[in-house]
Amino acid sequence: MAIAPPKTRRGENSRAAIFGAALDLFRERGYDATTMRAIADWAGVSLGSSYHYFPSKDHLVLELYRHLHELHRAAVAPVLARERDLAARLRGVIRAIVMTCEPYHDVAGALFSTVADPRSRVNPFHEESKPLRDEVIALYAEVVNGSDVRLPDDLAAALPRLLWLYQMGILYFWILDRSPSRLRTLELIDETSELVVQLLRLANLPVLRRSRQRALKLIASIVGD
Amino acid sequence: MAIAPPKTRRGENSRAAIFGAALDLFRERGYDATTMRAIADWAGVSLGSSYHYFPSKDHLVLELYRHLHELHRAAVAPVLARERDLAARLRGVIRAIVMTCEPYHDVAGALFSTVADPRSRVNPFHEESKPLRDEVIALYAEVVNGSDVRLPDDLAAALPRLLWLYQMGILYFWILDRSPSRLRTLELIDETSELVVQLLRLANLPVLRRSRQRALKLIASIVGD
DNA sequence: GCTCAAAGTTGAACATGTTCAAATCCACTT
DNA sequence: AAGTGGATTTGAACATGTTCAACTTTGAGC
Repeated sequence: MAIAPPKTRRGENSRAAIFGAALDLFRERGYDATTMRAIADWAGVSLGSSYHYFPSKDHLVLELYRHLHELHRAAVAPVLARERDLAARLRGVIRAIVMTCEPYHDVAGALFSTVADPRSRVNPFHEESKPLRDEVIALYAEVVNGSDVRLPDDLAAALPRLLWLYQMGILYFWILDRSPSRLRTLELIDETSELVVQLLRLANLPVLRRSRQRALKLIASIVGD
Repeated sequence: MAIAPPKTRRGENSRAAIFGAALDLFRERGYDATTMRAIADWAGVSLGSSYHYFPSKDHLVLELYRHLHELHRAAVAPVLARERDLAARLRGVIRAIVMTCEPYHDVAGALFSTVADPRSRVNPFHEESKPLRDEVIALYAEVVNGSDVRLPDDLAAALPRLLWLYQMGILYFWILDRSPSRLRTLELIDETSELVVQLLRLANLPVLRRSRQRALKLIASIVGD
């Protein structure tokens, strides 16, 4: 089910037009109300052409995720360059993902259910989404590595993946958040990013070495590659 | 979108036939391969009749969810009557939910994505799904209350809901589990049910009183009623 | 037994994701 | 200029969840 990449200039244009149309319509109407026919019309191509570049509607969603990840990475660069305190880095990165996704909040519900669907090719634990998943995890590795905290090796190795899970949790809360200006989500980010760092300090205590190892082993067996 | 309950004997028969057919076909073919037309045929009614009793295919899944909860409660009664050790009670209840759902492993994917959908009335955090959710949480209250552990009041109050979340986590793992006979899930249950009880012991320590209160407050603000 | 309103039943029609074989385009070769 | 083969485009056809207006059955009240 690999997506055939365009091999000509013309093909690239078509692909870009289709994805651009999907972006516009997803943002304006939401996921369900955006039909593949509408996307094709808006892009100025035929229905069949859309399927030539995106084997399914889900694949358009996957592409949207890639797109949002690019935006996120760009938005986050200044913070990561300037800030050394882990809590601040983490807070900045999580805030940024929420703000980046904000234009798609109304859509995000539908997207999330697609993404959470174990049968979906877009499911974060699915093989096909591994490349993107690895990129996001790499971003969190950078969050940790560029900070001034020192961590035991085993914890440092597992942490990026745990932070990726943390991001998913926050995003789910954000999707459900109906508070004005999504303030509750921002508060939650403040509280939990602080909490995460405190937990790390705890896990650093030599007394808890055994417990930590056991917990990390368990986590690895759950979300390990 | 309340489901119209049957008002005659004939209606009850039809509804039961439709749900029974759905059970059979879901089990035999899985969710996607079971069409509404096939369900109607197997039940000996017309397509339109199915929609008279179940407004959507998702509602059949929701009914399955209720059905499985009944089976689960029945399966769990002996363990709860006999066993007093919390870890054992918890392990028994979680094992039971997995075993009860096993024949519908494929359908569970659909169920989960429906349930996780923030827009869905079936979403666990949605108001309309409160009755069933409360029943499940009540079951976990029984797991705790019938055990021989003593807990601080604030923790005892929050625990059933946390265990409900724990169950959801295990079920999500189980859905994704492709290991032979789903052995990995059973192992995970053994490890984590033990772990949960150890964490409780930890939370019981007077030293951690403040941290516990803060964590519980945070959790309440996230999954509170 | 007749009436009638409510309950139940039906299947055609619709919307939309997806497939596919045929048509068209185009850069390159000869 | 003609030919060629792969890339691209097309729209009709299909599968399936869902809707709906018309039809049938049922049973209570007379």
